Amino acid sequence: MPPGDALKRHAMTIGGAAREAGVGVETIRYYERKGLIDRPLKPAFGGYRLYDHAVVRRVRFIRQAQELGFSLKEIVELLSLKTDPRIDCGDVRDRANAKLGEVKGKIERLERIARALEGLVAACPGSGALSNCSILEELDSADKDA
Amino acid sequence: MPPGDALKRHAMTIGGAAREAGVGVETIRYYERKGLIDRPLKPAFGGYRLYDHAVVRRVRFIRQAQELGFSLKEIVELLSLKTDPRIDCGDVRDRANAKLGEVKGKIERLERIARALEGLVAACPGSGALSNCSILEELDSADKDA
DNA sequence: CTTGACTCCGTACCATGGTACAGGCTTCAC
DNA sequence: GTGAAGCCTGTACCATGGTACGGAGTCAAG
Repeated sequence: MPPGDALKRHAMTIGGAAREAGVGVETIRYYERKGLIDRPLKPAFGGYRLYDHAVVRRVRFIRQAQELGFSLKEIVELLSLKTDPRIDCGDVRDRANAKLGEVKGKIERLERIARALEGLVAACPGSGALSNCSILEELDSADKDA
Repeated sequence: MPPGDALKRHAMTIGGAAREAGVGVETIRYYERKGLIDRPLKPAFGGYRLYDHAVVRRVRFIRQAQELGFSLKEIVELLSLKTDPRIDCGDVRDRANAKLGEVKGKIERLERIARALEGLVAACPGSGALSNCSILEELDSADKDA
C-alpha cells in the first residue's frame, strides 16, 4: 500500500494531496517553488512531508483562477489578500477592491460573449442569408444595440 | 511619413493594424501563422499587404478572449463558429451551445470569487479576530451558505 | 535619387507554466 | 528483510504564446 493513505483526509503525503487536487505531484512542487503554497516541514525524525486539506483547496483554487485568465503571479496577489485587523486593513481593502473591479470586468466581457453565442444559436435554424453569421458580427450588433 | 497612412481606417499596412489593435506587428504575423487571422494577399503588382478594420476587431477579440482564460486553440474554435444556412447548421449550433456552457461556467466561478472579494472588503474595517480573513475562507463560507 | 520609416521573410530567442527523468531514500506489506 | 510504491532533490526538457533580429525590399517626402 502507498504510504500515508492511513492518514487520509487530514494529513497526506504529496501524492495524496495531488490526487485530491487533481494535479500531478510535480505541479504541487512547482507551486511550492513559486511561493503559491507553503512547503510543509519535513518531520524532523525522518519521513515525508505531510499536507492537509487546506493545500488541496488552495491548489484547486489556483487551477480555477488559471482557467479564468489569471496568471500565477496574479493568483499570488489574490491569495495574499488577508485581513489582519492588527495590521493595515485599508491596504488590503484597496487591493481587494481593485481585484474586484478586474473580476467584474471579466464577467461583463464574458456576458457579452455569452449573448453573442446565444445570438448565434438563435440565428441558426430558420433564416436565409440575412442573419448574422459569426461571433464577431454578433458582438458588433450587440454593440449597436447597446 | 509611413506608407499606407493615407488609406487610414479602411485599409492599412500591418503596422497600422497592429497599432489600432494595440499589439505588435509580430503578434499579428504570429496569429497569421497560427491560422487565427487570414493573411491578406500581397497586391500582385508590388507593395505591401493591406489589412482592414475587420482584422483589428478580430485581434482585439483574440486578446480579450485570452484574458478570459481561452487558449489560442479555443479561440480558433470560437472564431470558426459561423452559421451558414446552406451547410450543416446543427453542428454549429451544438458547438456554440457547448461554448456557451463553458462561458456560463466561467461567469459563475467569477461571481463566486467576486462575492468572496466583497466579503473580504466588508470584513475588513471594524471587526476583531472573528471574521474571515482570506479569500479561501470566504469561498468556503460561501459554500456553506449555499 | 536619397533617406528614413516601414514591410517582408526567416530564424533565433524568451517567459510562463509545467512535465519528466535520474539516483537515492523511506515505508509498508508481506 | 525484501520488494514495490512512493517520496526527495536536482536538473533537463517541453508546449504555448509571443518577441527580437538580420538582411533585403518598398514607399513617399524632400
